[in-house]
Amino acid sequence: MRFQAPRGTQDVLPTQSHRWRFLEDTFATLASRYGYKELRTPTFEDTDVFLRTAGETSDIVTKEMYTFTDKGDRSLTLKPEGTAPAMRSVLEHSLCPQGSILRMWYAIPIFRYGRPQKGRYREAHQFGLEVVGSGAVTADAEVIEVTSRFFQEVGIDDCAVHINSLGRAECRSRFQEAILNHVATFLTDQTEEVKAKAHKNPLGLLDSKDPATQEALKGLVPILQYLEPESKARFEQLQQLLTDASVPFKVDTDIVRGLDYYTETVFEVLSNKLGAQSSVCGGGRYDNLVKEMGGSPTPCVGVGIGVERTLLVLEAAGLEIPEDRLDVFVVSAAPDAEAEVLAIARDLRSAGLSAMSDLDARSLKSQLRQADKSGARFALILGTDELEKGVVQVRDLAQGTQTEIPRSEIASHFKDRAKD
RNA sequence: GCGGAUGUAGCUCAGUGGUUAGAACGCCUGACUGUGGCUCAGGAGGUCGUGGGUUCAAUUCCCAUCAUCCGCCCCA
Repeated sequence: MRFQAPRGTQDVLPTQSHRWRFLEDTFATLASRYGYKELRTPTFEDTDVFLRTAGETSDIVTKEMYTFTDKGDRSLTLKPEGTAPAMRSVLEHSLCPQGSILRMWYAIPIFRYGRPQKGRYREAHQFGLEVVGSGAVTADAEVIEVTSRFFQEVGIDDCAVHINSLGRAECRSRFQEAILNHVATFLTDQTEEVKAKAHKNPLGLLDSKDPATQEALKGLVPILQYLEPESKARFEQLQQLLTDASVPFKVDTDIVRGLDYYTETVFEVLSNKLGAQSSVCGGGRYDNLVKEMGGSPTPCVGVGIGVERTLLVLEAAGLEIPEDRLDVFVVSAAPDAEAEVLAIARDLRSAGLSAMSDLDARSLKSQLRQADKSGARFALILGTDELEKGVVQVRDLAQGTQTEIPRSEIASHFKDRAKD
């Protein structure tokens, strides 16, 4: 019986982990340049945290949660998304007193039980941003700007943010009614399941991939026409702000988002490189969530960025993420040089360089092969002659050139070389 | 959760109802008695996803199961 990673999960192998680090570092640095601080929350939460917030209609609550009962008979759930736990923490610790504004970022695993395929996993990872306490459009614009810059910095520069507005509750319910009226005749010949779903979440019809559904929706007046004057003004302002910030965007009235808590601004970044999964990130404004969780009404905006999906897009674009190279591989050319080799490697590390040496007392040739494969810039060779003379051979592995330097000058020699 | 495809060495893939299952790449060793990358030679590595069944005989046929991929659904 051979073990394998559970279905829908994956190992990040040593050859791949630098790609993850690159994304994590880029995101963390960027977020902190905008003044966001990191929030770390537990991997699991009381199940109620999600039942109350994601909306009873959403599939993630009804059938995709990893829920279990612990030995104390508590119902717990591996978090399927990051916003609700973040808000739970904000409320629990009063992180955002009335009138203040809180900016946070996080990098978390999320868990959803669904059938895995490319870009969809049972354990996935998400970078998130949340701005708590501001109802200003500038907050919406800021979150979108950071998101867009993240993709740019990571090397994906051809992505436009698709934005839409869902308005406030009143206009949304009028729009939902309009959708149902529009597709009423179409729905009559549909299965009970389709009908039920349509009534439960009419907005969901908009991003349906079913051609017949899309056909039935033809001629529907887009939601933007239903917006109240303030919502409309806000959406226009948002576009102006994004334009001012040189953030490429596209108004896309099919963006509806899957979670129930969104209001006003919603957005996604889409990619055609992900097969059936088109969205790399999704976010928007959720002004009612905190109140629904029992806090005082607090306007918020946030975004979740799919790490695996971002990686897939990078890969599809053929973007290579450079890996840290080893500086020096220290080679022993004589059995009695081994202790010295270890000492030299240690000195190099103390001087801030990366250094490795052979572990198995293999041949000189083998050690140089290892040096070559390690990607090291230099091999440092120490044999009988060198021991006697108190020197080492410094071999530039890319150029094949070799020079001799005194032992005492090793650290300073490489300090200078390492700079270029 | 539904439909379809796939599963043979570390990787990418050939192949066959029947004595020891192959290739390229990768890996190790050597040619090169103190020197990597190229070349050449040799070597290691596979219970042919797992479990059943059919058969004198199965990696090959059948069933189940697990996993991956594609579409639906859902979304990151």
